[in-house]
Amino acid sequence: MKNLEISRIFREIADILEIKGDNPFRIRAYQRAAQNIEGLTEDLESYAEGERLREIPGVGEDLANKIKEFVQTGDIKAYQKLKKSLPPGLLNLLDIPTIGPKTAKLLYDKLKIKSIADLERAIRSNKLKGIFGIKEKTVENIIKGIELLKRGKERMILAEADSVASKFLQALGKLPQVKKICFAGSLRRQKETVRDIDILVSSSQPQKVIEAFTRVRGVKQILAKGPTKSSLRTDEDVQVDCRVVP
DNA sequence: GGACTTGT
DNA sequence: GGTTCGAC
DNA sequence: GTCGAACCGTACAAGTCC
Repeated sequence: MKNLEISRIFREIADILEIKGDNPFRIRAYQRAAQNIEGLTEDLESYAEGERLREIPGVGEDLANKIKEFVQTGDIKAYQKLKKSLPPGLLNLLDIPTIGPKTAKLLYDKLKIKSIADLERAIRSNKLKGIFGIKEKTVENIIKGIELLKRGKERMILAEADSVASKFLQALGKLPQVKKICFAGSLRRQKETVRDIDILVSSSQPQKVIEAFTRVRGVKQILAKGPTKSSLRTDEDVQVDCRVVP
């Protein structure tokens, strides 16, 4: 089921276009398509097979092609290109309540702020005040927003963790060297919220498993990579740890 | 008071 | 970017 | 059928800045 992935990508494209000040109607088009795709009960892949993508409200020739591209190749070139046109991390600013595209762009243009870490540094060194449109009150709100975000981001609800976890399960499960694979930690215990995902793999060739693990689609950053252990961060900002045992 | 941004 | 609608 | 133009979800509250 690629539906959620694609709608996420479309939303992200909309965010990027918004920061870049693109045509508002174009932005809305992506948002609308994303929303309609989310509500779909049927798999996009079957829409694609039957050439029925355009039956989806808000999906025309262009978006249909992008969906088709994703279904076939697992990626969308135009999306990658668009993503590269912006510093990685800048989009994360939008996750902060009170910061929308305008403010994100402002911070980037005026202060070269391109990540939440940058923003925190700027706040600490009092660089934020004095920028056009930002005074003490706004700075306070941003600080509160960051705190809120961090509290919420540290833990995610089980359902989210599950969907990320299943991607890895699927990817690693395909490997012939894998004998057994299971989850550990809070995900296994089915706690209401989890901080990260722990995967335990049994294999005679740990290196191969680690290799595959770090190459799963949607990996943003590799935090550690050793012969039998590795941990990484996904595009959804979820940390995933993997241990391989004989 | 008016303009603007975010969020619903 | 999508959709509608009239002209051709 | 297809080409191009015009239009596209509306309305609003709240907060901040000027």
